[in-house]
Amino acid sequence: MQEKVPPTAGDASQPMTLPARPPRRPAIKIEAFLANMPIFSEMSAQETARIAAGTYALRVDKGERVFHHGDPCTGFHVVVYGEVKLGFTSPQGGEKVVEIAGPGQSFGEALMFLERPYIVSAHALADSMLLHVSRNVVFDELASDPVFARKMLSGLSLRLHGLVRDVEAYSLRSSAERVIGYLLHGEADPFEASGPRERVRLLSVKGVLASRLNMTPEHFSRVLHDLSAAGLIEVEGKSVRILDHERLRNHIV
Amino acid sequence: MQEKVPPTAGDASQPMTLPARPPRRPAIKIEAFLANMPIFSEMSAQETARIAAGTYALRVDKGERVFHHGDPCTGFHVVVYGEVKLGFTSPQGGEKVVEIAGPGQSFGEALMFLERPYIVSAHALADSMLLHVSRNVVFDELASDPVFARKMLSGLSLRLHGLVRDVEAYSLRSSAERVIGYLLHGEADPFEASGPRERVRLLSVKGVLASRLNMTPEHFSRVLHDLSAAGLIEVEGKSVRILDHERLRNHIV
DNA sequence: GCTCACATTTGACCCACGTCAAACCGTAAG
DNA sequence: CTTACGGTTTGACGTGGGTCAAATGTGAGC
Repeated sequence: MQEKVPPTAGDASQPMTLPARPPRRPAIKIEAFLANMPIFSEMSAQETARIAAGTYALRVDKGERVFHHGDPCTGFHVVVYGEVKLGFTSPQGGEKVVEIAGPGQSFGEALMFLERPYIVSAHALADSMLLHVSRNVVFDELASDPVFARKMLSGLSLRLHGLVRDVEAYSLRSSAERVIGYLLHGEADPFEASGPRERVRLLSVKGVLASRLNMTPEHFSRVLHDLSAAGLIEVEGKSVRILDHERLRNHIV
Repeated sequence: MQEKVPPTAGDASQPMTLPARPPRRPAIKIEAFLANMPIFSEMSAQETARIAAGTYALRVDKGERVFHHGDPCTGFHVVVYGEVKLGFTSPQGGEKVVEIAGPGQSFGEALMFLERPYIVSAHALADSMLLHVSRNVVFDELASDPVFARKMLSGLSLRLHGLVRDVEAYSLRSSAERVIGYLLHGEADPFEASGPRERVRLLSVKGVLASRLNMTPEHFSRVLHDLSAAGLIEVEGKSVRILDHERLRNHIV
């Protein structure tokens, strides 16, 4: 069941497994979490408070829908914990995952600025807690805080950039190359050189990841198999160990 | 040759074929053109003037490069007349056109907000005139004009939206469906229901359009052929007449 | 532990599209 | 008018990756 958590409940900082606890002032928690997001950092306490006032927490169980293709957009979402996938479903039953958002990531900002309904649907991949920041409060803040506006612009630009990179990958690279790219850089932006990763933990179900990479689960499985056979990686369940970065990077076919 | 047009030259309103003419005050022209763009409309004359001061005109011949993958981004571009394609080139020689920008359209805004070089290249598809609005002047304006910020956000959101729709089309639809979608809606946003179009004039070269639709020129040609054979359209060179909207829309295969 | 419901893998097969190459334009320069 | 040269079409053929189906994990709940 999807349930709006009233301002007196919810714990943003510690995932699951919490015994009952004396309730605390909750707005604080929301504010604290918001204040940690890059986009809201550097705001005065007053400003954060205003944002928090237009924000509510939202719990969704695994598999549950956050919003649906066609729903009106009343604000954007932030993942506190858990994981959410954004994707299309074709009438013929196919699905295409456009993005997978983990803790700290937000989604749905763009639609706030367009007067139109969602074109993708959002589903929780795990029991999750989200924040919903309403458009009104964002718009108000935008009108008075140019720094916030700039951050919002940067955020959208980054998303746009990522999408363009996806398009490039979809049209110019083979599926094996896309998998390799994912193993080497993950969701991360390859522009920010994070050091070579020894092991990669595949988020969520492989089928979802496959769809994100624009291929079928079957084919994804085979590609992983081939890379293993070539001695480039080692797959143990959801964990992949990268054996030879250099050769992996240059692996064509 | 690419040539920056000094403030005393350039004519924005009339394509090519111009005999020499008594020079006129040119800043006016830039301002006038800018003021007609949705994003700069509603600005005071003073504001437009400030923007225009940071803007220069740019002529590019057909086939010439506007900017290249890896170049730093110093502002965004607007097409006055002509046509520009944005695309990737793979090391193996493949090309993928991401967008085709015609008169009144702008491109490269997103990169202004990211501190990084272009990931796509831009080439003129026809002799064109562009305006280049420098980041500085945009950033200055952003800092003082919330309405402008909102418009910028809307603009980016729209672009993002379009890109997401492209991703959907690339992964969930067959190439024939993509062609049909293009014939029915063109570059236009299907959300804004523009009435049914009787004839479509294919912009520029078919090969470029094919790449934009993520297919080879050969395949594109065949799809067009098939649609003709099915009595849904009629192709005469670059002009396509749509014979049966209803059947075209529902044409599967 | 066992079971049931899913993920994941594997195998056999297929097809939408790409590739390569030749023919066929259209048009601009000579 | 002729040539030359790009774009476009057509044909023959190859293949990456999808589809379908069956076998095999695997983990949450009992």
